[in-house]
Parts: sequence; structure tokens; C-alpha cells
Amino acid sequence: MARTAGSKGEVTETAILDAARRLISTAGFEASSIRTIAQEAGVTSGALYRYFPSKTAILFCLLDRHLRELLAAWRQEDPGLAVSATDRLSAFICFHLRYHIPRREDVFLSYRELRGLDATQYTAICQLRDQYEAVLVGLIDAATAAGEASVDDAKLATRAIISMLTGVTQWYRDDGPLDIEAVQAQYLALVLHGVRGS
Amino acid sequence: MARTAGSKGEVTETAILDAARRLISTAGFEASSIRTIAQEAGVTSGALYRYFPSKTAILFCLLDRHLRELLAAWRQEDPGLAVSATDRLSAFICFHLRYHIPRREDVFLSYRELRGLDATQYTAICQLRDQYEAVLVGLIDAATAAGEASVDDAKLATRAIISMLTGVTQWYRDDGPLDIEAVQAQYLALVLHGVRGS
DNA sequence: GTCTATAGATCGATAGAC
DNA sequence: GTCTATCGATCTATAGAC
Repeated sequence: MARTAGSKGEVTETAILDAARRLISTAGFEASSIRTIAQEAGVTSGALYRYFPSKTAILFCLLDRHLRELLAAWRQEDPGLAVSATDRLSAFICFHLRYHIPRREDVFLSYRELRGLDATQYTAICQLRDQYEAVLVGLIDAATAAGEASVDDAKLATRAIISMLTGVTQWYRDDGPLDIEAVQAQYLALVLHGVRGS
Repeated sequence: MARTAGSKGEVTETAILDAARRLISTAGFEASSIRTIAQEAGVTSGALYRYFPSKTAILFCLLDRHLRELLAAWRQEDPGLAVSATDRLSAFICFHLRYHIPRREDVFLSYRELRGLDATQYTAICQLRDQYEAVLVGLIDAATAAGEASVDDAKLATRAIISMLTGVTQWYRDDGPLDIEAVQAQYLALVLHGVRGS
């Protein structure tokens, strides 16, 4: 995958991935042909196979990069134990919204196109996704342990909250009435009151 | 669409729809061929075209029926103004979970295969979906008006809550550790505390 | 590294016999 | 109402020239 920096090939590979992300997130994996992806990237289908051995390899590369970069970005932003359990949870919620809103194409791929992968690829992607979910499970458990939340089943709550937060990509528009800060405030209120309980 | 009751054709039409629901929800619309759907329904592709004029017509029929039956089911179960705003909201949450969990295939179609429709069909399905969302918007606004909730933006809260509730179909299993009542209790707590606020 | 050309399979949809 | 047979288009992937 790694290629000489600055080479023509690196530019082409990026063009292919960008074209694939755009086309597959719009039309779906099966409906996006290798020819169309290549054309959108400015090459022919023959040249594309110099970069990816198969169509599913392109999809896997997009998903794998998206999830690895997501995990790395959170590690970068995690305030850790320097703040209260509730503040750390709040930081995660705001991060998740801010990170995903500008990446709705990657989100669509992650949720709707996993079945385009073969079994090995699917397992690898699910492991990365589970790793990210485990972060939130830990935060919720910590908040409950600190007496700042009362959640029976942190795993269930995590799935519920991630579904809720990620769903924002289905309706948010940059030219809409709400900016990201306003969205963050509303979701923060829903989640924090939701997990605090009673 | 309507056919003589008890005729052979009615049985075949149902078999086609059942096969299409199963296959498309598993493999996706583009990846499910007319031939495979027909074979799974016990007929050939030639016979299938006696029931549906095109492949997208099958998808539209599935989505249209699902949403119409969903709306009718809520109308049947809505306690109306006989109960408090909070109790009515609770009834909706429990209904949504109980109705969707056994219908995960239809949910998958509704969320992931809308792009298989043509423009007219897409508009019609979105109208039905919006109708259902409007129900929850009304319930949240009523709860806020009654002083039982404090939600700034009922439309945003509705989208958040429906994403959260419907996400249950992505992980719930009948043979898992939680029964539907336990799931309802957890989601009820998250949503009711979430909208109640402070 | 990119091209043209194409193999081999499968697709949606239709025609016409029974 | 269901079948067989098929048209024309399109698909993934490969071969080989430059």
C-alpha cells in the first residue's frame, strides 16, 4: 500500500480512493463499477488493478483507514484522567459528532457496505469498530463508578448512544440552520441526562 | 397489486416478496438478482414479471407495505389523550422497539436500500417515513408543553431518538441474554431522562 | 504506470410456447 | 400462470503493447 512519496502512483492511489468513497457512498458498492471508479479517478480500469488487486480491496482500504484514523484521533483528544468522568464522557460525545459530521461518506460505508467485504476483511473491520465501542463502554462504566451516572448495562447504552450520535450524519447539512456547536449542545443534554438517570 | 383471494397468484406474490425481503436485506438490492429472488420463491424469472414490472417495483412494494403497516399499527396502539404526555411517549418507545425488533429485515431495507428506488418512489417512501417521525415530534412537543420534558428542538430530538431505538435491530438477537422487556426498560430510562433534562 | 482489448460470466427484461 | 430461450448490456478481472 505504501508507495514512494511524491510519486505519480501515490497521487493516483489517492484519486482512486477518493473516487471510490464518493461513488460507493452515493450509489452503493455493488452499483459502483470498477470502470466508473477508475474513470472518476482519471484512469482506466486496467491501471486501477496496479493499485488494488480486487474491488473489495478498495472498500476494505477505505473502511480500515477510516476506523484507524478515528481511533488515533480520539487517542489524541482524550483528556484522560485529568478531568471528571462526566467531562471525559462529554469530550467523547463532542469528539464523535465533530469527527463524523464532515466524514459522512465514510460513515455511510461503515454502516451500509460491510457486506461487500469477504469474511477475513469483515472480521478485521468489526474488531476495529469494537475497539472504538469499548472506549465508550469504559467511559460509561467509569462515570457510573464515580456516582456521576447510573447505567445498568453499559454495553447496551453504548450501542444506543453511538447509534444516536452517528445518526446525525443522515440529516446534518453544512448549510442547514444548526452549526456543529448547537448540535453538540443538544446531544450532550440528551446523553448526559439519559445516563445520569433518576 | 390486489389479486383474487386464495388464488395461486397470491401465494406466489407473497413468496416473491418474502424471498426478496430475505435476500435483499442480507446481500443488498444490487447484489440480489431477479433470477435468485425468483428461484428462492420457487418460480422462474419469467414468471416473476407477471407480478412485478421491474426489480425496483419489488423493493418499493416491500418498503411501502412496511411503512404503511407500521403507521397503522401505531394508530391501533396509541393510547391518545387518555394518558399523560409522558405515558404516551413511553407507549411510543415501547411500541417502536417491540414492532421493529422482529422486523429487522424490513428495517435494513428502509435504511440501506432507499437508493435502489427511482425518484418518484423515493419521494413516496420519504413521505411515509416523515409521517411516522411527525408522530414522535408531536409527542415530545406535548410533553414539553405539559412541563414533563424540556427539549429545545423536538425535530432534532426525534431524529436522535429514532436512530437510537431503531439501532437495536443491529445487535438484538432472540437467543441473546436480554428479552424485549429488558431492552424496553433500558431504552425507556435513557430516553425519558434524556428529554426530561436538568 | 497507463493504455486497449477482451475473456467469461451475469445482469434486467422480453418473447412466445403451453 | 409458468416455463424455456434469448437479447443486449454490463460486470470483474486479465493479457499484453507501449
